[in-house]
Parts: sequence; C-alpha cells; structure tokens
Amino acid sequence: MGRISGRNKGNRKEMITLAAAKLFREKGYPSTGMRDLAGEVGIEAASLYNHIRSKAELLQEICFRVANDFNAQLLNVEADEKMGGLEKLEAIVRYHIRMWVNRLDEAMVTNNESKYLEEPYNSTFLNERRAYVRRLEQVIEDGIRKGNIRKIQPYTVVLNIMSAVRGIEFWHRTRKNISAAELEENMVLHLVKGLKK
Amino acid sequence: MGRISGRNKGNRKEMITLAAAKLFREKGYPSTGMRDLAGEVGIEAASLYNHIRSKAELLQEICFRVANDFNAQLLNVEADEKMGGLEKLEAIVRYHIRMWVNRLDEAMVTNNESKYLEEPYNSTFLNERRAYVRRLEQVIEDGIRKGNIRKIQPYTVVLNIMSAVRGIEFWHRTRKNISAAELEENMVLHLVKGLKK
DNA sequence: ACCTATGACTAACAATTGTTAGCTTTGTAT
DNA sequence: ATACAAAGCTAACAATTGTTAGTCATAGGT
Repeated sequence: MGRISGRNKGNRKEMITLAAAKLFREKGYPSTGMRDLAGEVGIEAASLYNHIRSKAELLQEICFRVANDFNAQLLNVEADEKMGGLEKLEAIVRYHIRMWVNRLDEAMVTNNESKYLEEPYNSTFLNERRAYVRRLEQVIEDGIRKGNIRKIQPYTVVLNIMSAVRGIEFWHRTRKNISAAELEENMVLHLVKGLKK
Repeated sequence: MGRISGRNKGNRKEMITLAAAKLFREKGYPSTGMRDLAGEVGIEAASLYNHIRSKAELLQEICFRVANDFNAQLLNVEADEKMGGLEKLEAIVRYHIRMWVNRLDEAMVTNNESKYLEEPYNSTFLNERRAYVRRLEQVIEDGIRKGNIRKIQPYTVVLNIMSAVRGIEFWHRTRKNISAAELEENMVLHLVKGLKK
C-alpha cells in the first residue's frame, strides 16, 4: 500500500505526535515502544520513520510546543496594563487549568516525561521553566507591592499553583461528579481568591 | 566474595530499596536497569537476587510503605477529638509537606511511578488512594459544616493540596534560597490559612 | 497514459532488558 | 579445624528496544 486513501495533506505527522502524547502519558516515555505507537496510528513501526526523525523528536515537539504556548500567554498577560497583580495571576491560573483540562496528554507529558529529553534539550527546557517561574514570581511580587496580594513568598505560591493543576489528571478519571467550569471556579477560589487581603 | 565485611544484619535489602527509590526517581522505573541499581549498591546485577525477588517487588515495597504511612497519620488525626476541621487539615498538610521534604525519593516514586505497579497491586493502590481522598474530603466537609472552613468543593481542595506538594521536587534543587521551615509555613499559609472564613 | 514522490511494507541489526543457573568466597558457629 | 549458609561472582538466556535498508504500491500532476 502506498499513500492512504482519504485526506492527507500535512497532518499525518500531527496525528502521530498526538498519538505519541497519548501513549507517553499512559505508559510513560521509556516504555512506549515504537511498535505501540505504530499500532495506535494503524501502520508498522518502520513506517513511522517516513514522518518523524526519531522517538526523541516526538518528545521534544510535545514539550516545547506546550512550553511555547505558556510563554506566549504569559507575555500577553504581562503586557496588559489594565490588570492588577491579582487579576493577572488569576488569568494565568485559569490558563494553566484550561491547558490541563483540554490538553491533558500534552500537559502531562510536558510535566512528567520531559526529564527524558536528550541534551541539550533537557537543559534548555529546564532553563525555560526557571525563567517562566521567575516571571510569574514577578507578577506576584508586583501585586504584593501594590497592595493587591497578601504578603507571602512568591516562589512558594508559584510552586503551589504550577503543581496543583497536576491534580486535574485525577479529575479526568472521574469527571462525572463535577463539571470543568465548577472545577475551574473552585480551583481559582482556593488558589487565588484565598490570597486576597 | 561472600558476606561483606562490615555490619550487615538485615539492612541490606533496605539499602537496596532506598537505592532503588533514588534511581526510580531520577531515571524513572522503566529505564532504571538492574545493572544501574547494582552499581549504585556496589555489587553485580545478579547478586541483587540474593536479597530481592524482582524489580517489581522493589516498586511495590516503596509505594505501599509510603501509602501506609499516610494512612496511619490520617487515622491519628481523624481520631483526635480536640482538633477542629481546619486544624486537622493543617496537620495533614504539614505531614504531606514533610514527607516531600524529608523523603523525596519515596514520595516521588509513589506519585510518579506507581502506574508501573503490576496487577493486582496497581488496582489496590488506586483504590487505597481513592479511599484516602474520600476520607480527606470528609475532614474538610466536617470543617465546613461546623463553620470552620469556607464554603468550597472539598474534592477540589484535596486535589490541590495533594498535588501542590509535588512542587517540593523543584525546591529540592534550589534549597539555598529558602529554608524547609519557611517553605512549610508559606505553603500552609497559601493552602490552608487562605481557606479560613 | 505515464512518472514520480510519498508512504506503506518486510526483514534484519545491535544493544539492552530482567532474570536464572551454577560456582565461589567468606563470616560465624560448632 | 570443619561445616554451613549467606552473599558475592561470571556467563548466558530469550525477549524487546529503536532504527535502518531495501522494496513495492499508489495518488496526483503532467
């Protein structure tokens, strides 16, 4: 068989990348075999290499795409002069929550599997993360100085927020009991509104 | 070589288990080889099997020991009639924080690698976790009913707390800037005190 | 109707995996 | 001194890993 029948422009690689995100999340990066991934897509393992360079490349693609999306959103929020510190923080928290609600596979792989990135990608990723944390701390620090946020270590708050959203993983398994909107409002209530003076 | 020179009562297996926890955390369970583990302990891979039954057994030991410790502490807190809901929650949060500060390897393996438990251990582990979450929700619910805790979805709060402590992983890499005590106080301030009416 | 690039296939590779078998060394008790 | 068991060793196993080479079919443009 050659090219597959249906629509097939440039989205084959994207399909593979998303299938990889799904499997990397479920089974973990090291124990996801190329034969598993191929099976998920419906082809043989060797055929994957007509679309991708390597297994490692898939992980890079997933991690850095998510990281870039977070960075882009933070840039937008930072630039918005109409928002106060607490409002900025809330916008950022909501973005994190929605990422974990809507793109769980990618978010979890970025958080849990990025350690399997090869050098220099692993170092680059960690540096970008540190820079992101520092910028988020700055938002909180500004909020504290302007009296908008209670006096607290910004670093700890950033750590709490960026980690708390990881719990959404468990919400996905039991989504019946509480809607995405409820979840978001309650998380914001706990993590952000609780900070208000 | 036979028995090693120094003191060697029954702690050899414990050494291996802790070394396994360290490597499972650093490299992940699937990509930690028995040869890696043996090297960490200072023997050959095959020699490990004089002390352990299998690689899988090591993971079980780590995960269920941590789970048992959490369960035991929760039992204590639940039974304490002198504490209110918010105080109980604070005690539990502090226990979680200290687990992640003092026993990072085991805590991280329990959180991140438990999915590699074989059946029926994996199912048992997940059931225990669900039960633990429900009991924690109950503590919060009691607190809300007695007016000690603000009105909020207990499930979301439990998720936030149990996930937020995972951020302590990153604190371990940059411990210079902030002490363990400061970290704990700030985390409690954000996660618990913020809930107070 | 033909050409070509795309994308599938089979077969195979070297390396690495967890584990077992069988042997040897050594500390301790008799 | 001798014997036993604990705990180390080497060598090897079958299975699985990511990846490459080489081949073939076919969709789409001419």
